[in-house]
Amino acid sequence: MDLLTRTEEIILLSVHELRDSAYGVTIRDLAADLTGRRWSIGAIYVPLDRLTRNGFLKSHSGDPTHQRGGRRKRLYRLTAKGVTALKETKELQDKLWAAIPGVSALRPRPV
Amino acid sequence: MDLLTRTEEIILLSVHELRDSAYGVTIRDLAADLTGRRWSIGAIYVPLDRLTRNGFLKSHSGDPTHQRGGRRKRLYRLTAKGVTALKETKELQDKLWAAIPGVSALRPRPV
DNA sequence: TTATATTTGTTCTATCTTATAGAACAAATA
DNA sequence: TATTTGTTCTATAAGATAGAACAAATATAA
Repeated sequence: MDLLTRTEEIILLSVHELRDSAYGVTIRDLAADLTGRRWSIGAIYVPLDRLTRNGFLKSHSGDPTHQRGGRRKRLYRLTAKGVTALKETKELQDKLWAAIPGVSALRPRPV
Repeated sequence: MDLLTRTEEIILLSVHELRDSAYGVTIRDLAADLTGRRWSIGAIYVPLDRLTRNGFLKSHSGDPTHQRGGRRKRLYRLTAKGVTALKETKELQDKLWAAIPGVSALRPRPV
């Protein structure tokens, strides 16, 4: 079982969600949108690299777009291993929280 | 918003679940049970320390137990801040996964 | 009744892995 | 050659992991 970090989970989910337009910039924007935080360039590309090296993602170079300027994109896609890791992560989370009462009922117990 | 790491989430949930018997050893055992992995001593106490320093947990020394041997326990409890962080973490996760079809439907899309 | 053994639990520290930030660089079209 | 879009690279901070060392409790032996 490969347990993902939270960053890795967010990035893999973003890649999944973005389908054929998953590359550095769009992944960064979606992650920012989902989490309500700013993500630096490095906070996206470093994990993307590692996830690719470790077989959770694969990447290929996109075609030129005939838009004004701009370097070619590196597009990402989940591998079967990436999908499995996401599933297992979700299952663990569900298990973790299954025993806990509704989130809204969570309160610190007085000493 | 304080976004917890996965380790922190698991530890805080374990502390919550264990109520008045949350200390290093029981937390370690519950984390192992929940995740199906072995947790080293340091993998528990180092985050416990940090979570306490950062105000997510508070701790106090337990009474001697009149069982055979054994050092006094350091018991942990969630603070209001810890509860809030757990709630926000859960909400983020729910949001992250809300857009995704059932986990079982997740498959890598062919290239 | 004092010393030593045994048990349970925590503290400490070293090292490895991840996260984070942004400068530098590259490649595309205007 | 300038401008735009995007990626690579690198340095540093933060978190994860492992387990040796240490501490404090009761049991047992002399």
